[in-house]
Amino acid sequence: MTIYDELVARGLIAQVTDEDKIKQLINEGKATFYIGFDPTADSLHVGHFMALCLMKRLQMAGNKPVVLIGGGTGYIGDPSGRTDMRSMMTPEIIRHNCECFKHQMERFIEFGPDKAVMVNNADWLLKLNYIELLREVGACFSVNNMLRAECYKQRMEKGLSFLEFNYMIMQSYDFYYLFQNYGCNMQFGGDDQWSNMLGGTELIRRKLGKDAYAMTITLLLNSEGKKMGKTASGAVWLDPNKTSPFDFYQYWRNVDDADVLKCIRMLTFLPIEEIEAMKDWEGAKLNEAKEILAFELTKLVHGEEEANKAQASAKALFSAGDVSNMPTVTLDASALKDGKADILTLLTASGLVSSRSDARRAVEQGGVTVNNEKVSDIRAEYDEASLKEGIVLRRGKKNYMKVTL
RNA sequence: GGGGGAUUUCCCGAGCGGCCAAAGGGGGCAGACUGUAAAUCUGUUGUCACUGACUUCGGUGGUCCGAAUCCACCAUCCCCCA
Repeated sequence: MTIYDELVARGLIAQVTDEDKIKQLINEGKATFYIGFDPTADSLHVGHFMALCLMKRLQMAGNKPVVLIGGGTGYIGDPSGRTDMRSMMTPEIIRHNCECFKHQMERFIEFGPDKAVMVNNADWLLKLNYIELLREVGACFSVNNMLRAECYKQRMEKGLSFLEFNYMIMQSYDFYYLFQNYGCNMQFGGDDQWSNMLGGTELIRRKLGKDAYAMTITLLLNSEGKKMGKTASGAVWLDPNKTSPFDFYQYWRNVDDADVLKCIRMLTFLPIEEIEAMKDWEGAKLNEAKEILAFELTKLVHGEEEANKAQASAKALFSAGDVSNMPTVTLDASALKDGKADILTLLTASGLVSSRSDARRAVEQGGVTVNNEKVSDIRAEYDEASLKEGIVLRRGKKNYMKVTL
């Protein structure tokens, strides 16, 4: 199976500019391609992870990846698919985020001569001269066409600043620059980047009379059409300090039935045949697929050791009720009153609830368990001795935290 | 530059000068049912010293016994005209 066919089989390809040409290029390992990452946070998330996987797949097929960090475009903010303006980031934050990205990416992609290259568009974008740029590049863009572009559609309702309107031009310029300086002939990106990417191929054609190609990756949506990798409290991060390996594992362990196969196909490196064999799994069997998904992903992101640990904790917790290997918080002695701490204090300290009111509600509704026994009295207290041993708090079915002194 | 409209709790969205911690929906959380799934039903969803108190309705001042509701100024956004 060729790499292109594999990408199709995994459902990763959303749109392409010239299918035959792209097929040929990447199958033969002749593509030098880039994917841009804007430093909008201090950690990569699942969306980025998909792109990195794609890079890896293509790299394994002999193509050359260029990772572009948007240290320059970060100053503008991509309006694509957004209904509101991004908050402006300070140069310090942008630089800091770039560093974090770089650090995390090195785990997935091999950099070096003849391997992958990492570039930062701040290096060329920040020194552009406005008038010069307008004459050189601006003349190649039709505002009429830009306004029709999908990526601005949502913003036509709510308002779009000139700053953000220029994002497409900057991204196009990136492609143009990389085409000339790195021989980069292809761009990949999320499906929401399509118009921006076309801007680039168009610019290259107009300025240089040459062809460049673009391909987008299917956005990972759940069965309800929402972006995956988001929880109520925010994104699922790849940084273990922001999303622990255990939580990361649990996120995938808990995906809907309808989404498991899609996730395995798109996110893991398991052979296609193996995945196809899971197609008929149902009921409890399908539940196993979730375990596989969670394990494989945790392994990719956090390493095999962490994946094993996360899986062991999860199994112990949910199947055996074993609590030896679970997230723990240490209580400060000052939280005790007369050598005792009440349940509301413990819950709040554990982070399982957002406030004492929240804790009170949780207890009153019978959602709280201490050492596997339901607590219904909001005045329940625990003394120093039992705290020293460590007590296990549970909120709802899946949220555990051990509290010790 | 001129004219009109908007800004409400996580989101959308109702809101009469007192009966507003603020309708309704979505989402979240919890309970029942389950497969650590979905669907469904129920409860809950500002904070705290919780049958009471306190702080919220873009910002700042003001009117009033009393303001999310009225006035003034500021900010942001939308629409129409130039």
